[in-house]
Amino acid sequence: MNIGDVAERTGLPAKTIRYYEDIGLVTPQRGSNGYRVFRDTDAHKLTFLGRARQLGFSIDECRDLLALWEDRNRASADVRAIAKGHLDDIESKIKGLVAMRDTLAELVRDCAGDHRPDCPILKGLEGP
Amino acid sequence: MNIGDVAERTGLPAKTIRYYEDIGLVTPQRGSNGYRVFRDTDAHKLTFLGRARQLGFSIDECRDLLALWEDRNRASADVRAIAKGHLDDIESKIKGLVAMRDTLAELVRDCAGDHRPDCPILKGLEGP
DNA sequence: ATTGACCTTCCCGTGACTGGAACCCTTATG
DNA sequence: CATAAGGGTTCCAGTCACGGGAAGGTCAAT
Repeated sequence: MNIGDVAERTGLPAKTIRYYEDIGLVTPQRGSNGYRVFRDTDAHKLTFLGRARQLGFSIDECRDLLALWEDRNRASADVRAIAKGHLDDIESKIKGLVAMRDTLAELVRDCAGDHRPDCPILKGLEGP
Repeated sequence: MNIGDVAERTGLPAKTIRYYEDIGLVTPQRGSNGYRVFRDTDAHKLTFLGRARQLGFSIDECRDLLALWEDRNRASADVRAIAKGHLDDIESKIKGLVAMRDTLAELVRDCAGDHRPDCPILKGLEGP
């Protein structure tokens, strides 16, 4: 498989796949013409990476998950620890965003949004 | 006021304040020794910027908000449009994160997290 | 032989800072 | 008066995970 084929199969842009090779996440072989040659295992790895990235795992977390995925003697506790850590990150991000949204929604709600200059949003940004 | 004073008053790191000057958000004067000299209006601007950034507005949005803030003839509709656009962004970010969290929480819930290699999280990342 | 679709490497840019190096200014102290 | 601490200054590089685009090599079909 060339990079275009694997890009289509995995849904990842070719650029991303090259980047993943750069940082050592996949190691495709090379054909005599210099083209990357991907085997099925490479495609599977990339699918795995794509899904992990979709779930918001960082590249470093993906690297660790990938290592565990390929380790038949792994302990599921190690996988779970990474996922749980990331889950906590997401939760706190959500909390931050919800707080932002609530504050902002209140300001937007109170703003007339007409031709007049008087604006509670700007007032809210001035100070507490 | 020197940069340290205004940093303390606004809660922004000095580095950030210098950066804001670099990109033209504030234009403090300079003393004979080359030090930045901040007036009260500068400090107020920076407080405004800090709060806008806390609410997740981008630097470009902050620039626009600042211009409106300083324009006595502004229409509150313009402010509201920016805020509403940003609010929508936040909402969709929250939605994305909540979807991530739900998927991930399910995987974490189903994972035993013990010494055995069997792991629903890795299985979930393999494919649908 | 030439097109057009692939592929390659390389370098720069993103957003909003942060860290660090190397150096200057001010004030307090021995 | 020398010095040390604690400000300040500029500039450069790095972050994260790619994306855009240039310059050029390769392949299949016409």
